[in-house]
Amino acid sequence: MAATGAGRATTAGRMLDLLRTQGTLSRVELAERTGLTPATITNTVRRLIDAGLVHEIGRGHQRGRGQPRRLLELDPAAWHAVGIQVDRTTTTIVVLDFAGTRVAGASLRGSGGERPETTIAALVEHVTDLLRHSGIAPERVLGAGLVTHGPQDRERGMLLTAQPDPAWLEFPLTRTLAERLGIPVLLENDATAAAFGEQWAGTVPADTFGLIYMASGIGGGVIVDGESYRGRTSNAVEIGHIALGGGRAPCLCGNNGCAQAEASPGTVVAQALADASLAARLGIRGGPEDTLADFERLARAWRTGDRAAAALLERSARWIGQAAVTLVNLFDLDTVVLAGPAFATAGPLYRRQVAAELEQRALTRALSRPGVHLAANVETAAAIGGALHVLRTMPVDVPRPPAVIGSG
Amino acid sequence: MAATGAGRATTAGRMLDLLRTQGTLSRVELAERTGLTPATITNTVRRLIDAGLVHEIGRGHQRGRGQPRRLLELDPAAWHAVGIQVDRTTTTIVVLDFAGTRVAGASLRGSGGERPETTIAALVEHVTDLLRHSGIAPERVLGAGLVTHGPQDRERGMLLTAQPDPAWLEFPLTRTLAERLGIPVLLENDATAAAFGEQWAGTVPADTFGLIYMASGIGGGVIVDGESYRGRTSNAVEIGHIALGGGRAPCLCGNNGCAQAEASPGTVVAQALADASLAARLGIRGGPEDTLADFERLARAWRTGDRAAAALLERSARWIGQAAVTLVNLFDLDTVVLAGPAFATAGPLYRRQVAAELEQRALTRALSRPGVHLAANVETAAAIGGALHVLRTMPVDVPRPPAVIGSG
DNA sequence: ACGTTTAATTTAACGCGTTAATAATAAACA
DNA sequence: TGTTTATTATTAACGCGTTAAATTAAACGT
Repeated sequence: MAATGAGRATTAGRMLDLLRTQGTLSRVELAERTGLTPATITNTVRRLIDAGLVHEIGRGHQRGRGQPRRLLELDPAAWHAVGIQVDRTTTTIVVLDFAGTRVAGASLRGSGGERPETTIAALVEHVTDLLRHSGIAPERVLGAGLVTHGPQDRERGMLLTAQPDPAWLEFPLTRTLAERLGIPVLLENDATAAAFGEQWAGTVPADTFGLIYMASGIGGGVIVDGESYRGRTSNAVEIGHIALGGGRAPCLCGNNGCAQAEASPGTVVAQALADASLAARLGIRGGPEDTLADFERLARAWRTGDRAAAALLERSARWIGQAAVTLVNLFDLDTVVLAGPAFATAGPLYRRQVAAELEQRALTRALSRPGVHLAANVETAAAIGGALHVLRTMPVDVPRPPAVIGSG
Repeated sequence: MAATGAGRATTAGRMLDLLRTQGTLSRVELAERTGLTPATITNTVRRLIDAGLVHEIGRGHQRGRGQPRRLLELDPAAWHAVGIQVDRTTTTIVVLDFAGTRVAGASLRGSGGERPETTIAALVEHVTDLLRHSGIAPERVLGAGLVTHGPQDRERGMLLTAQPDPAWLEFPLTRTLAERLGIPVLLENDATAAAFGEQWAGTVPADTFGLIYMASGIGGGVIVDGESYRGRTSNAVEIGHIALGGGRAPCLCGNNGCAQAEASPGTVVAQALADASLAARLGIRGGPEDTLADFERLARAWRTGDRAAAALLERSARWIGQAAVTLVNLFDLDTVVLAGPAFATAGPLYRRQVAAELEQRALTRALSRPGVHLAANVETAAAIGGALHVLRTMPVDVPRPPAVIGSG
């Protein structure tokens, strides 16, 4: 069971995190879970109550004699946060209140081959609409977490990749979006965000685990003791671009045989198109924005017993399984989570294959049986993780936080 | 350049680390490098001087006007630490004084196929002798760092592997050794220890880097911001057991195609033995304790232009290069260090091959040119790292520390 | 009904870091 | 030689955590 919770290093922040995941807690429970002393809890809770972030909500049911525990709860309306996940094929927006409850959401077309200005304009419109319709005052919005795939400069809020279009490379994404929305914007990696989103959803019974995120690309994230492994430049765990046993397919990164090139939904769909009868039978479209929809068609065909579809998906799943083995062995993990829209229907097939590979090949398989979990919320986990990142890392005890652009 | 230095989390510990790496520093310099305030430095230095760990050694050369900086220095005789690296083919022992200077060392046969009791008896004898001959009082020895290959339970001080003999599995190594030596013993992984040892030697110009350690086994270590990545159970970066492109050789871990099975010195020597003329020409022995000596023969043959030897080593180096690519891409690194006795002579060949692979295939190769360094002290880096671990993590401001067995 | 027991919370004193102000020292200069 | 000035080191006041002791509120036992 997760001991502390992630995010902010400060005492007040850790207490807010705990209240967010646990709903209500008494002061003693906060003391037990943070490892801090009751005295510190008293003082910190007083500050949080004075700041309007927390309130007492009643007394816990009496356990024997003694003064009853007074339960504390976050004030959900204290702040809100927006999570925006942009992928080539889909964009997902969520709005969370301060307690982490999803109060609004939307799903729209992905960035496709657009230029960043176009995508940002659409995002601003949808986010503003969403906030207006939910009746959330703009000055009560703490910030937005922008979640994308691939290498990023989180400090400067830019992508370090020329996909989907060269114009995205080093475009000042978070700065532009922050100016247009009037709130601070943080940048985050899709797999890392999904990892935190899933942990938040309660799917993961551990606070040390790896996550494989599959949308149009394949990403990876590692959480150790509730903190994400970030490496040198926050672009770690690029599991989509490791070469494994005998692949030959050329990858956009310039190498051959990457997991991305061999096993991603785009590749699987391309293989399906090569099989004319299969493509016709399932109505595969093959357009660049149809990848996930086409992949869904294959997954549904697998579920209804289509042999050809099953063969393609299983080949991809074996690759993902091998990537999982490398992930687990190098990062010393025993739990892997599969998340992202690609697993919406095909999830169980991938879960089974990844579990089989891990049980056969993970180094510590004798010491602890590797666990593989399918994300509870494959489609919105990343966007939720982006919003959570904002709730967890931005300063909340000031009336209106300064418009920080970079990350924390 | 490394900003802080690794190890202890406490203020006093960080200051000792800095004095150890820098030799002498004034209070202002300590303040600049730790990021702490001059006031804290004054108070902490006073405590360290009172404890006899640090003393003023003179004044820095005057820079303009103002009060001159008073230089501080560790008292080398305040404590000593022992580093013991045990491998199948070699055992290396070093003694460091409190300033980290090597004051004694020895090299003896490895553990071979012995039972742990036998190895420990030999270690106790050699360590005791070494200390006696160096005139170091036992009560001035802070502890010993025991460095081994493969999975460990650092808390309990046990190996989690049945190599070299099943009796080693869960044998209470550090407890037994601590009792016999009369000093606390910490357990550490060979690659991690070598990483810290090399950083200490000054080879590595970064404080975020990966290290590949090759003795009879292949190990890996990752240092991020001066701290080692440890994962869930301190057994991370098992780079010897990741499967890469198309290997088939069975490995002791139960899988096929591990880097360990395809590229380790043992494998290279076995391949050399299969070539009767090569084996005869170089005098390859082939015994289990001769592996490194045989590997050295191959390396020297390569250096004098032997084609067959070169082919074998280059095949191994390509594997190591691929492992390095995976390491760099997953952990988001741009610097790799090669360490361990296997690189004593063959180092340059491996360095060239690893650099070539990284320049061709590392994901961030466009953003920062990957650097590959050959360890300055391939043979003793791990033992030195083990001793450093003791100096850095054991309490030093008590007259005689309690006999802590576990790790820190 | 009322003192005793138990558990939760609060208060008091202190440790170790901070920032701001002060003291000490030697070069620069009249 | 005495004063000014720049730099280093120290002291003073305070913030946020700690531990130890005190206070509060319910349940138990007679």
